Amino acid sequence: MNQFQLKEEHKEREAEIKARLQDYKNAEDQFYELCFCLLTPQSNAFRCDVCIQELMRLDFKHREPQILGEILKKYTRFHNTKAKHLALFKQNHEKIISGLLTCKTPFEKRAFLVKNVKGLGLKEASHFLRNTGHESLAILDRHILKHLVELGVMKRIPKSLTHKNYLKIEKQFQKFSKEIQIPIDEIDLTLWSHETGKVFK
DNA sequence: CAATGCAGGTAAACC
DNA sequence: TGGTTTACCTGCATT
Repeated sequence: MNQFQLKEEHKEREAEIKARLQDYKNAEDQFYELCFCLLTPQSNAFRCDVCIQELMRLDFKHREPQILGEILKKYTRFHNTKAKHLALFKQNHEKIISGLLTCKTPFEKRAFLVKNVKGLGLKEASHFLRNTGHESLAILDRHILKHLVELGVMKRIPKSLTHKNYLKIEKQFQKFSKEIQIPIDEIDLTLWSHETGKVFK
């Protein structure tokens, strides 16, 4: 994937991508969206979405978890630790969601989430914010990092993605985004549709 | 059929 | 103090 291809594919999918991002702005339920982001690490996003649908049917938001681990096991890796993360978030979610409202910038919101939601790191916190209508935060996962190297945004993928590294790469990504005049969230969805053939989450 | 690779990472332990 | 390694965990596609 080079810059030319990126522009072409973005152009091809632009309408669909913008529509999807608009959906995010009309933000469905933030509670379940954050649950989704707690599930996705090292797991298939489509399966996680199905898992969330099941949790919604069970009204997880208002009921005790009980067999939560068993449910997660059907769809994702690390179901035990993720069940703990979900249960903990469920306990505090009102405080978390209202706390978000007191943050002014997406950057502050992300820092707040990383600090207050166990199981949510920089990548998934950015993912959640993108999925609830915020622009300009980079969702740096293995695939995107690979593409950023191909696109010449950076030389190599760092050995370990530390907090410091993450923010540094994010700045380079934002600079690149400005140069080619495509918003980061649209680049992200373009690269993912390139990977999966679909415009999703 | 068995072996291998690989999933949209994060917290905590480890030097 | 801060970068690096390890535990968490398993289904599914590919070879």
